[in-house]
Amino acid sequence: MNQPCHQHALPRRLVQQPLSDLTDRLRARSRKVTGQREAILDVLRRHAAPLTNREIHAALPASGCDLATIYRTMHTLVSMGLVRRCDFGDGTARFELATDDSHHHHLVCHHCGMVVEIDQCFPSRLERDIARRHGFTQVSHRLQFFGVCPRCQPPKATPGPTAPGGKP
Amino acid sequence: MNQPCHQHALPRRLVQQPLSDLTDRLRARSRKVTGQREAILDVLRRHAAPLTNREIHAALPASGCDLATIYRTMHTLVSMGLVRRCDFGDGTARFELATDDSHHHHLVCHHCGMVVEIDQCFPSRLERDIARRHGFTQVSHRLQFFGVCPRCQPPKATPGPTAPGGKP
DNA sequence: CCAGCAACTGCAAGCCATTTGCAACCACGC
DNA sequence: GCGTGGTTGCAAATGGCTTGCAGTTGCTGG
Repeated sequence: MNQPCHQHALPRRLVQQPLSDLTDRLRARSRKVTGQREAILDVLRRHAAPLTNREIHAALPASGCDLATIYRTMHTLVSMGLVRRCDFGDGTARFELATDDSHHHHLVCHHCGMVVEIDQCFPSRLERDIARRHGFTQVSHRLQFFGVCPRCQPPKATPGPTAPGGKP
Repeated sequence: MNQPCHQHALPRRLVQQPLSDLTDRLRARSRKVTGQREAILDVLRRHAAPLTNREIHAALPASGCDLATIYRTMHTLVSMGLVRRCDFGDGTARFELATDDSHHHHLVCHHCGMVVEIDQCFPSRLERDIARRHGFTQVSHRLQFFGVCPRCQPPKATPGPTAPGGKP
């Protein structure tokens, strides 16, 4: 991933849950609704693609809040289920608002980092199958796709920009 | 993942390619076959589950080699296709010998870190479908499963040991 | 068998994401 | 309004990984 160009390709499911809904969920768990948290949630609400903590920090209005606070806040929000953590394998966590219905995965451009939401999912029948076969419980999965997006594809021939390997 | 108990649950596909086969592949690409590299490859040959660089370092015979060398070597081996890199989402890369036929994923115990190889795979038809629909090329995927292994499951009731969330 | 060089290695310093200790703060229930 | 426990900013620390540099060593060509 080189230049983080357009971060979202799709208009995508609107995450326009009012800020107040989000903060209410904080209060309901006896967590305080601070200006910093509101600002962070608001940034997440306005972005389609998952953001890194650093990106959130940069997107915060002037004198936003300390990076350490963002890290701590994301932990809190993830553990409360308000936010979902994504891992694109580049050693930096990304976060997006977790709406109720929003089980999905991501397709990430190796070259520019553009992210597309993918609704297709690993068949849950197979997942149950795997759990049973190995005696595991509480089985979940993580799935992500990588490729080269249309605007990063070479005009004609020549091998792709980066693209390390074939199928994982 | 707490205590890295038994690292492998399955005997699994035998990775018993003789060391010489591996080193030959190095030489064939004008990379040098050093004692350090042989030792590293040998460690990988003897382990079923993916190892972190630190684990490889620890598994090396006395006066093995510098950690930095292991990092550099793993890069080389991965780029040569001799080794495959795995990501269990804990911020530490793991590596396993890449045999020719070995497309597979992993099922990891949240609690003890035990790893089971999974042959089931995301249907490639769906993958092609996704690529076409979004105009991406060179699409690949990464898939991993998490759960609680049999020996980490509580005797009867009581919620599981760790286990953050349900389906991703 | 030897020379020569590029590939390697060890060491130490450095980078970057993330975490943490601590004292000052402040949201919120009473 | 007050008290208190959850929060925050700051700075230092941690941990995985990378890198510059100088010394070493496979391996090839002679």
